[in-house]
Amino acid sequence: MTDRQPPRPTDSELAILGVLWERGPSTVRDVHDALNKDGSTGYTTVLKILQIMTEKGLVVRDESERAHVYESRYGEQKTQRQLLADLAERAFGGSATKLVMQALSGRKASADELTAIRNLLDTLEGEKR
Amino acid sequence: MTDRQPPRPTDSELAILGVLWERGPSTVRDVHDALNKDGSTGYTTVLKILQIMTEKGLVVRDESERAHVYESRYGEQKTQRQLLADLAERAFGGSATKLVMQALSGRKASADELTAIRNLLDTLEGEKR
DNA sequence: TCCTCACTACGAAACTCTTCGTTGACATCC
DNA sequence: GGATGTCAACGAAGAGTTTCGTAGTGAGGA
Repeated sequence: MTDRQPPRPTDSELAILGVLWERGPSTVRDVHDALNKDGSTGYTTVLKILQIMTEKGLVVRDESERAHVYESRYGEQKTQRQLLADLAERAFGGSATKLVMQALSGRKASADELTAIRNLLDTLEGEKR
Repeated sequence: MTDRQPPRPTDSELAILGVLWERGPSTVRDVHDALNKDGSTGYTTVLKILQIMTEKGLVVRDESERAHVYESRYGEQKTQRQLLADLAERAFGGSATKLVMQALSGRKASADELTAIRNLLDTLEGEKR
């Protein structure tokens, strides 16, 4: 085994990953400040979660400076696909297509959005043939 | 407040819900037998989780018989949409469209599946105009 | 009647997640 | 040099999840 599957991030971890994806490599203070615009989380809470995420391998830490710099180890899209595959497995009997169709019908998308999805479909079909 | 939002089911709970959706109202033994085809979970474990789910309101219990009969309180599709909306909120910045597009591009769908999705898109656009 | 079996209920143990108070290290400023 | 402020690390508390052993209860058979 060379590289294990990354663990599924928890809610708090996902919130932090969102900040890291948006800002790029950040210190604990950066993340904390970004999160506190919305909710309220203590500084040490953010620090603790980042430490746990480091142990889990969800983020990598640069300790060369006094204020450690954290960076997401996996890209946003890769993580999102992982979460989708996971949800498809757990709640849709493993069928990603069912997931897509449910997501589509459960939501009122604007015409623009539908067009964007249709274009993506065209691209996918083009590749296939 | 008339009816609160149902809580997000955990992994074990989702596995049990899957059985209930497939079989319809079932006893603990039914669920346990169905689950033990794959993994291995103790009978009392399934019972306990069903009790917790009853407290949470995820399932309803018919106690008129000695072997209580459990039934999912929310339909499969409703639960799936809830989970999708939740994931969109937590990991896709609230954009269900982004979720759909990521799910589509992250997966090799068959031509049939793509066609089905395209038909669904047609239906949705038809409704809109 | 008594025994046995199936079933529910109770509660404990192990684990994870989330939160935060406290501590100690280090740098900067007066 | 000492006070102040920032930072990572540690540990603990509380909630939720998952698991299962044990106890109690009722039904049906010997």
